[in-house]
Amino acid sequence: MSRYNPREAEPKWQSIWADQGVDRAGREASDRPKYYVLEMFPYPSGKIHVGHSRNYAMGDVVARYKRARGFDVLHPMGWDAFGLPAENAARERQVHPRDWTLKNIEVMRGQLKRLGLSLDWDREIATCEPDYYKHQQAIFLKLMEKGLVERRKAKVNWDPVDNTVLANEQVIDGKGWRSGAPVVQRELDQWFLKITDYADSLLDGLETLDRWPEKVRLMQANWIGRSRGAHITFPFADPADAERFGMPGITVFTTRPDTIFGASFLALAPDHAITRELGQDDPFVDSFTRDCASAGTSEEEIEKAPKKGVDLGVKVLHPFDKKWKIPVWSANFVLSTYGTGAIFGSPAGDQRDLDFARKYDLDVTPVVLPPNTDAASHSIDTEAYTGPGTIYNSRFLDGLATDEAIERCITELEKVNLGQGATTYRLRDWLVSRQRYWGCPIPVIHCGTCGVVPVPDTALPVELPRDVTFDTPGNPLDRHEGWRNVDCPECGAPARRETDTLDTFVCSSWYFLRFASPWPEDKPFDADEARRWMPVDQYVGGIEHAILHLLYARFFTRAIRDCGLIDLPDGEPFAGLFTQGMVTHETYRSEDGRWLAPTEIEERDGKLVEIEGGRPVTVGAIEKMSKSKKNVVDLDDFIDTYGADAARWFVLSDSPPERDVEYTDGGVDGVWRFIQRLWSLVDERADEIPAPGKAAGNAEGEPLEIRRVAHRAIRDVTEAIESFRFNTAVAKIHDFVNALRKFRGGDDAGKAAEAEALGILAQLISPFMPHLAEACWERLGGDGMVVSAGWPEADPSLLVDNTVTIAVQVNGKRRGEIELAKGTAKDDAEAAALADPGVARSLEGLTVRKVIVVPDRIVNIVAG
RNA sequence: GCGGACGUGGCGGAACUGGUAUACGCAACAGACUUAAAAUCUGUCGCCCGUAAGGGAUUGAGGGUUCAAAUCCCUCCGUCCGCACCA
Repeated sequence: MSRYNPREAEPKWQSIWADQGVDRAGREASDRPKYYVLEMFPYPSGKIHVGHSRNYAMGDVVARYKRARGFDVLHPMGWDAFGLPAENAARERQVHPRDWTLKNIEVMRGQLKRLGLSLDWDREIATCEPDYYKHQQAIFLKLMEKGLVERRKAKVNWDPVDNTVLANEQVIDGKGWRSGAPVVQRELDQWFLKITDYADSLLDGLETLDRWPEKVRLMQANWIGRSRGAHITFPFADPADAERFGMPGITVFTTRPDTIFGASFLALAPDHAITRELGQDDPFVDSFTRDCASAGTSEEEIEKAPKKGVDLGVKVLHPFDKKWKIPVWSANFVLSTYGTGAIFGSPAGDQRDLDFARKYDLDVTPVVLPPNTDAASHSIDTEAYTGPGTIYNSRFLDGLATDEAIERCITELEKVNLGQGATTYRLRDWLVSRQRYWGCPIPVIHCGTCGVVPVPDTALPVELPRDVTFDTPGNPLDRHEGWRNVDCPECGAPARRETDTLDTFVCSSWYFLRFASPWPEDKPFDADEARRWMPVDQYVGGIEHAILHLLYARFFTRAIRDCGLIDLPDGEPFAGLFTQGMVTHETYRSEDGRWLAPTEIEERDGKLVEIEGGRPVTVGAIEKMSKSKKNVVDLDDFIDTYGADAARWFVLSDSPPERDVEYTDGGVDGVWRFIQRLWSLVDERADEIPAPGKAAGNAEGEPLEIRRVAHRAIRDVTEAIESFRFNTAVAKIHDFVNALRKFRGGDDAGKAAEAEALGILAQLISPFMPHLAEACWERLGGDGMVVSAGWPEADPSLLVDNTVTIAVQVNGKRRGEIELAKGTAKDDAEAAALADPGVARSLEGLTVRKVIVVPDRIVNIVAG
């Protein structure tokens, strides 16, 4: 008996697969159906650890399984290669970002290859290469032509540590997502992509994504945040105000126009144009505005911040009553970035308005009567009623239900030309400017006479200059005179290049299209090829991308479609999405609080100590494997010891794929034992039995039980893979191996059944442990390689049992077990159940009232 | 505050459409082999009572629907995730 040695076997099979090109996707359409499986491509940050491998292992199971089932599978890999860490590395270690990135790519590519992933490496792309980003620049210019790009002054989130602008999505709790530094507000000229033009499409499209997790769809829907309501204009009471502010009145957004007769004040955002204008003359208003601007933006501070405001002294008129004057305030809880930056306060129906009204002693008139209350007894004290009801105290709206009143109010507003139905969104346009070197240059030129001029197609790509320095903060492109100074492509006068680069999320918003056709040099992709492969059938990645990346990619795909680059009617890039859990590991700290890697500690006399120095180690929380906590297990180290199959099998075992799985040494030992047990099972019997496929089990007579076991395993493992439950697939394979280990085929029929079962085993493990599967297949004498042996079909006749064991309950408690022929009639089952001695005993002294028989399932006797 | 998910042995978890709860793995324990250890193999293994046969309670807590509930409904408790004054 030999041991299985992955160190020899794995490289051998990897080179055979590579030589035969088994992982390559078809270059042309064939009669095989297509299947596009994609894992979110990695940022080349250094090395891959066991935690990263889970994502790829899952994608590879799907890829190998689908290929075995006869699909033409596209399973590509590339590098999300632009980004800040490369610049940080440049600053810290005096290496060029490009050199640092390319070196990481090389290391990580080697690691992915060692994992035995069935990737089509012919299609590898790196987003930092000009042959990728030049197409991105061309797409950007197309979006510009299409009116989807805007340059405008905007108050932006400025990260003072990273010295760059952040998108709203990248500000978490008022801090930069990467640096963790408090974000400050600055006003700058910025580039935006008009994702808001697609708000409805992106929201409505979610409903068609039935193979996406409900959670992700919900998060995106909330992020887009569509609200239907109305815009209402309150005319200025004093015509001089209309003149002064250059508008007839103040327009607000509301979702509750039905409460219009409860209006007791208007409130403007502290940075609303009118507030700011008034602040210029009124020091009191001005100081209020400043106070609000400097208030904290963290979750806690917002929650605790009391409502406060200032009376602006301006009055407006109620849209339905020219004699009704309403005071205009500015209030700290009104956001300038949502709706029109102004609201009308209807305190009885909104808690914030009520808090505000009580504080400043403004009118509170209830206008919505909750169901089953009467007007005389209903009053509002400190709690607003925000639910639906019957409108009262509201003139022509009296007696209407909330929904009817909303409609009616809008109709009336339209008649007097002071409002109309409106929809607003929480979603903001996508700010894509980054004041960074290591990104895709925005391909425009600023000319004193011609303004913003797109770089002509023929001059693409706008390549990043190599000779830059990182010794001073800020954007090196800004300081690079030779690169920055150019002639205007239109008038030829001296002009300057745009020095902002694109947010790296742009790079990852279309890479899946390039994968489908990475060869054209003159266009981003071949439209027919992209159409053939798209959409991605199965996308696999982390939940942390639920909003940013997935929303941007959905938008970008629609925008590309609308530029006529691809015929993809619904614009959805990812038909199926799976968000996998992370690999976690214990964390360790030294006496003085340093994080320690698992390789830096060992157990001595039952206590964990530092290997160097022997000082005690404290065990901390179990957390997601990450470099910063040092709780990572290097993939190369792991493969050196246990092999790639062990890594793949481990990360797929035990926990459901969407949940986290904890890395433990015990679990890894178990995997190693299982691999050796499985191999010795095959190795011990291979010489005694026929080759798989050479004997189809025992065709005559009653099939052996082991055949039933094998075919049930086919059914169960297939179902588990199809439904992304890899942990139960692993458990079913364990069951199958345990059964096989107890079985020895004595006669020819038995040996034939054993050969069949072992062949099936090799096929079933092949998506999970492809190297071991090949080794087993070869040892068994199978034809060719298991990778081309297809997927086994379960024989339906072997899936049905002739007898079933069913439970007998008395009053819902299990009292016995009976064995019956499958399909036994209800009467016979009842008789058999009553005849069971255990059942009879528990029925003593009772009268049988009713017997429920669920055929082949259960018998329940009701007695009393 | 709003929205969502989840809660099953010492641990990770399994359980089809309501139909024998605890599959599979880890850990633990006992034994075999061995000078010994490791490795390997065999067996035991959720809880309570019992030597055993057997019995009892049990899927966060409480209630309900049902012949039958981990699964459906209600209330509560707890954990996790997303959003954040969104008018």
